[in-house]
Amino acid sequence: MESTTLILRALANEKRMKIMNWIVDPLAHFPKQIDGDLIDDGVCVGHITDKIKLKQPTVTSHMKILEEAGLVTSKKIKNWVFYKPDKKVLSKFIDDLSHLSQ
Amino acid sequence: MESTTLILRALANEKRMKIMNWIVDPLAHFPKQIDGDLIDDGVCVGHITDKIKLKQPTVTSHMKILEEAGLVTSKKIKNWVFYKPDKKVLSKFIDDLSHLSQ
DNA sequence: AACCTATATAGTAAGTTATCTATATTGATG
DNA sequence: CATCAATATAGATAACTTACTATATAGGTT
Repeated sequence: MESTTLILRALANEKRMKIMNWIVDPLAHFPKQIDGDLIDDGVCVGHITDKIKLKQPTVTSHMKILEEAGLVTSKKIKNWVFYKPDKKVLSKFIDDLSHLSQ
Repeated sequence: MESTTLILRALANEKRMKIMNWIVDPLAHFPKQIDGDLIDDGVCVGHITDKIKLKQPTVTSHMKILEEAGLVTSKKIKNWVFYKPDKKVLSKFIDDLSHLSQ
């Protein structure tokens, strides 16, 4: 599938969009973490699960969809997995879309 | 549903994205029409159907999804229906998205 | 009025998505 | 090494999406 379409499908879900909005500004939306820096490493699945009020496997599945679209990257530290946005992918995506309005 | 999500869902389909890309630059993608100006009135369902190679009811359904998302407006002339993009909605949408990459 | 043409609607089948529960895995720690 | 905590995987199900065919409707045109 085309990369823009993959991203659009990933974002075309209110729960995933919420998560993206949260993790692009993690300091504003999540508590400080003991392991894993909110900015440098990202936000752990547990915190996202608490905030979005879905079950953990459901969140894991949403995060995989965001990751497969390239919107986030993940890093494992101990037994946490931290997700953070890939701003480069995001800005290219928005750039690609913008021809529609010109 | 939130308006951004409605738009994302409408665009998260390769066929509809193709159609949008075509109708934002109709002169480049469609033949001149006898009734209905490509720019002022939009592109008729028949021309889109020919180009996308889907059946007419399928195209009508895709166009309704784009219209319900606010991405296009429609105008009936005789027994044609012409669709053209709503550039204002498109640019607001892109604007709303862009905070993700900042 | 009958007919033709463009689009709309109805109904359906196949595929995909979103969510859950139950369980497995992985890695740290007492 | 047994246990606990965090995440992953499997499997089920309900809802939604995409496409089709068949048919209806609406408006010109002969």
